[in-house]
Amino acid sequence: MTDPTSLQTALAQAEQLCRVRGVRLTALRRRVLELVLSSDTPQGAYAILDTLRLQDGRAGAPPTVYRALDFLLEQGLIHRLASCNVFIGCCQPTAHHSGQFLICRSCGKVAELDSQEVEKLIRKQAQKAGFRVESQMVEIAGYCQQCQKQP
Amino acid sequence: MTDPTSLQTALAQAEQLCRVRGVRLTALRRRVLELVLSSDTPQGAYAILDTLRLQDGRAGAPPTVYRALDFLLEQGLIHRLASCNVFIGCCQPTAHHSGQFLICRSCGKVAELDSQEVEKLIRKQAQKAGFRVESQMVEIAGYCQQCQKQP
DNA sequence: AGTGAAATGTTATATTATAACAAAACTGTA
DNA sequence: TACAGTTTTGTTATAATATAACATTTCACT
Repeated sequence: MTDPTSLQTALAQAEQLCRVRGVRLTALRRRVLELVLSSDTPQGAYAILDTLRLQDGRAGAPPTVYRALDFLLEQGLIHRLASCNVFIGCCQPTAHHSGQFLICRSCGKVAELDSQEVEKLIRKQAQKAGFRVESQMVEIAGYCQQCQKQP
Repeated sequence: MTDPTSLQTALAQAEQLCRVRGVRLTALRRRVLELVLSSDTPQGAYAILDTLRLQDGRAGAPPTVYRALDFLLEQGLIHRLASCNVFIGCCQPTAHHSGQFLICRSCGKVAELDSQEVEKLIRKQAQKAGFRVESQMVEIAGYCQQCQKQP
């Protein structure tokens, strides 16, 4: 999400969501969300921390950013990619959904797949094995359309 | 994999596989594989390291175990669960396959799902989005059959 | 036995994440 | 407004996971 308009829209939507839920999107949390959303590629916690220190001049330590990230994860405003320890904005924050990610090995950009079909099939197959699914994590590595065209 | 017979079978199969491939399943690598396979629940690298030191009296440092784990991963003899930073033996080491795991939040045991259907559907949906899939990671958290019965 | 390559040992350090407690800011109420 | 309780943030320290770099040993092959 690079363009300023959709960034502002997403932030406004997040504020609305938090208001409705009765939770507080504080300045810090809002700023961390903004940093995650505005980056072209997913960011690690320490990269976010560095930005907070450099761009905002805020004296911060790891808990500062991890706590904000935890809040945003709980509210479904961001996702965490376990395979690379990075955080990415959620494309559909209103509907808590299971994460399905397409991670490009060349440019590092990540897209959400968000296929109901995949989610349902996984649930079905897991149930066949007697397993009760609570959460799904699908991380797909490969090459995005752009990068396939280039050498 | 708790029973000794299938452990021995799996180790023999691993040796056979490495022989065929012209790679060396050294004593250390074999021992690390044995530790991963014989555990009821997946093990972290440092837990494996501790066992090597305590049970084998081997003076080891992190690289000792990480290098062995890297080798075993490359050969498809074990998997890594990114969501919990642990390693687990592979149930089908002959066929390099994408990992699909059912992780029980109660007992910590992990089963492989290994559904071709799921893999194909993911591939299909990703292709629809113009994405070329190189590897898939599916980690499903929930409750296994045993733990659903108990309070 | 000798040589080059692969594996392991060893020390140090990078990266990611959390514990614990103090200080500040916010919320609701008298 | 002032107070009390709660939530959030600041701060220090440390835990947990992973790798870099180079020395030493072991192995495979001649």
